[in-house]
This record gives sequence, C-alpha cells and structure tokens, in this order.
Amino acid sequence: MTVIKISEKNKDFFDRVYQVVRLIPKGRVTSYGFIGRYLGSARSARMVGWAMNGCAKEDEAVPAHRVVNRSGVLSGKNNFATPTMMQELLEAEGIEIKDDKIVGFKDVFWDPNEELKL
DNA sequence: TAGCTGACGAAAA
DNA sequence: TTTTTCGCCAGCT
Repeated sequence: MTVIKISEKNKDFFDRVYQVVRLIPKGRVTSYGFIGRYLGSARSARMVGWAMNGCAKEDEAVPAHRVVNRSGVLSGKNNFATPTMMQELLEAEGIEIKDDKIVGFKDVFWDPNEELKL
C-alpha cells in the first residue's frame, strides 16, 4: 500500500491535492469530496475541484481525469483540453463511460482514506 | 474594494 | 425521499 508523507513539504492544500491525485492507481477513480475529506477538510470539495483548475500548470502531470464527483459523473470534462479527452483517458484505462458517467463506479472507486492510511 | 463564481458535498427543510 | 441552502476559500471581474 502506498503511504503519503504529510510533511512540511506539503505547503498548500493544493499541493496535497495534487499528491493524492497522482497516487490514484491506473484504472481507478476517486471523488473530490473524498480527497477533501482525506486532507482534513470534508467540506472543501469545491477547493479540490478548484485545485484541479491549476493542475495543468503543474510541472508534473496530474491525472485529473481520475477525479470525478461523488456520483461518478465527469463533471470536469469540459475543463480539459477537449471535452472528450477525459472520457478517452478513462476508457484507455479500462473504465467504461456511459453518458458521461462511470459504469460500475463503486467498482473502480479508489478511497484514499482506505488505501492511504497515515 | 466588494461581490460573484466555481471540476462539490453534506446538512437541513 | 427529494429539493434547497450553506459552507468551503481562492481567483476573477
């Protein structure tokens, strides 16, 4: 199992978000809310999404396509280079998308609170 | 400077 | 159970 090192390295909330997102295994997804909860701010799901807004400018690529809302809907696809890119990437990882929603969402769901015990 | 918006979610009604 | 409101906090107008 992977363990995130929460240290002084984690300066900002955003950086922690990026770190968690990068740890999402291929072919798995998680939600904004769970990331926020994992980071200690259960009600800052919006901030997680907002953080994704700046993920493109990060040096290291952030697999933002593996992050969806709690319903498994690709709510942020429109924020990618192309609206279809998010779905393309997910399908390339073996995740089925139906009507902008992840098929078998709970089946591919990756819970940071379960997988990343501190 | 003040107010609005936003890739969300949970609690309240 | 479904719908509405509020909170989160940074960036933009």
